[in-house]
Amino acid sequence: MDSVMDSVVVPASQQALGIRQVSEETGLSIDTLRWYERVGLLPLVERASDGRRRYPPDALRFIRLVQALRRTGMPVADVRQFIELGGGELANHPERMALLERQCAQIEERMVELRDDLAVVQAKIETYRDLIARGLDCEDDLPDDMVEQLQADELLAGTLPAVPRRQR
Amino acid sequence: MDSVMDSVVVPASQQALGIRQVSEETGLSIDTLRWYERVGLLPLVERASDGRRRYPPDALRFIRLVQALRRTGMPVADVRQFIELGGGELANHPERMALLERQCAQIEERMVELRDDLAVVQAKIETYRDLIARGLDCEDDLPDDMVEQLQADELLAGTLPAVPRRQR
DNA sequence: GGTTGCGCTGGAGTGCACTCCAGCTCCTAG
DNA sequence: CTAGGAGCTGGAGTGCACTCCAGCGCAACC
Repeated sequence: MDSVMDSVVVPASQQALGIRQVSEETGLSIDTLRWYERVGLLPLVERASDGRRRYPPDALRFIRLVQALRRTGMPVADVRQFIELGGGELANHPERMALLERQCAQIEERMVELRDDLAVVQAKIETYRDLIARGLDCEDDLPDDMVEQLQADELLAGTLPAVPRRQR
Repeated sequence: MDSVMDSVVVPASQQALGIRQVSEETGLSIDTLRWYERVGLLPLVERASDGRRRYPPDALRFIRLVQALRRTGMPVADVRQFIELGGGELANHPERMALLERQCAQIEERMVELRDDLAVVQAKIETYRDLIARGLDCEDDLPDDMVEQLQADELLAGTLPAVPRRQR
């Protein structure tokens, strides 16, 4: 009985979703979902009899791929191109694959860049840690030339305040 | 003699750079460098007597920090805020450090996201590899239901072409 | 001494990716 | 039967981060 209910009447959670659910599920705004569809990023959205969007579960998986491409820096226009390759059936698979492989390469570059940039920021944090340690230790008895030294440090660390220096 | 020339007359490569050199060095366009300065991202640019920009080597290091922040997703407005904290001297160091630490956390999140998205794209590539292997193997003797099977695969893999299916 | 090249300025323009809106339809609850 | 809520459409608007441009100044070279 249960099984009849579950599998025949309502195939449960596998049913098409409304736009609101998809929005919550994916983190894309409702407006963005509609816009993606308009510009051709989401070809497989169906409609209920009253005109409302129904997203089959497949669409959800598809959206996640689109999100992955977008988040990793592929412009909307390129994503659309990738999707348009769907019309030509089998023949286009190698082309689509090549496109994805190019994207993978870019993601990897991006990761390297990100690692480097992280290192830069962390290095900068270290210099602050130093400056604070040395600066706050003796906060009240800094001789003038120590202050100058700190400024020089900061300068060397690449963070000059917009203050004239070297004069006076 | 050589050493006198090098160290006294021209401290060599350590001298201030023109905007063109900085542009080439950093990859930022000349326009962008000027614009960054206008909006307050580059406080330490000096001018030659004829009004042209001279970038001390410190500026170069500073620009690299700015680039790291920008590339890792910090909005220009936030970078400016960070820089404006420079005016207040020592007292602001903890705040600046905190700002950078927040940014670090975000970078790490971004890296995780990137890794996940890469996995999604790679998974998709795998499905294409499969489809191609199976599809191209028997390109000419595909029975109709095999074609259907491939389309279903593609659907499952999340890449439905904008073609009516299931009907007929 | 003209002209060529590089740089300067303030302001306008561009491209991208959404985001918002007015006015409509449909459905449901009271 | 009406009021409210969710969704729909086409089109306009927004925010960000540059990018381009006209008109000018200076310096060097021919």
